[in-house]
Amino acid sequence: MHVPIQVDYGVRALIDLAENSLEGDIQASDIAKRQEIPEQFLAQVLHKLNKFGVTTSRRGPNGGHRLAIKPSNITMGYVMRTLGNNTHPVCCLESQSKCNKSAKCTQKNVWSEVEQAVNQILDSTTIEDLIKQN
Amino acid sequence: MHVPIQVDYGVRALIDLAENSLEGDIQASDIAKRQEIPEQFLAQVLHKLNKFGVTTSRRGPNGGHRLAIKPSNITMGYVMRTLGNNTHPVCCLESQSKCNKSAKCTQKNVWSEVEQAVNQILDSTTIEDLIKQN
DNA sequence: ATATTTATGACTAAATCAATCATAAATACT
DNA sequence: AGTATTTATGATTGATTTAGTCATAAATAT
Repeated sequence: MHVPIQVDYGVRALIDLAENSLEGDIQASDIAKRQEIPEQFLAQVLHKLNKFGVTTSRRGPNGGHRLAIKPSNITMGYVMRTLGNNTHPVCCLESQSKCNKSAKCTQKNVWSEVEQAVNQILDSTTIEDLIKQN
Repeated sequence: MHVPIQVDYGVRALIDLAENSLEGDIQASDIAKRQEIPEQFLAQVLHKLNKFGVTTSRRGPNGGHRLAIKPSNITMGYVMRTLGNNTHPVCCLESQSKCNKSAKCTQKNVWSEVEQAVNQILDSTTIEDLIKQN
């Protein structure tokens, strides 16, 4: 159990974007400063969010990033799947073939339950929820 | 999200012990063979389980391991906390001081929810449940 | 005594995670 | 056109964690 720092950075960046969205495109460097995230690393994170349709970006002077979806439609689950590396608690949940002992895997069900419970929570929590609860 | 292999090994070893408990103490080498687990590594796992009161052991010829608790009282949660390294999804749930930005941590609640949901499942699933569901 | 088995810390190897570097591509402005 | 600015993107590095081995000590049965 460990949430990759990319997910943390990504969520913070999205909240930052949501809170500053009035001012048009926001530059990665500004987010990095405000959120104390290494700038280049954040660039990667934002790029991923971009590729997965959560944000849009514009290059060049006064370019930057903005949300492509409203905060109430961005779920933690989606961010997790976009930025996390391994969403599955055990590898046999990725594909049957990766199971050590597929013949008699007594644990698969529990871990599957766990995964579903986690997804249920993350998929029903949005960036807006995070902002509002503050 | 990733379940350490030690937990997998530990659970398999406990099930193995439960299923062979009639025959008195069971040697690590036998479990290792049956479950295809590196023997020395399993020794460490069993030792941890021993220290945490899940199993007992006897050294010397015909020594070995056996359960100290009946399978219906060994929860996955306990095994996880005994053998897993980091039970917390994010470090700020370990201690307040480890939070990057404790002033305004918008994520803490979700991750706390996630942790509780996981624990709820793991604490209500026993080794016996795993055996029976087979 | 000796052989067998667990106990336990030190060490090594591999994998993953976090971060940096370097350079390309797009765009705004003069 | 040319330059500065900003994102795009793959390669590389460094640190940390995870998995596993090695070596040796301690206990116990025969």
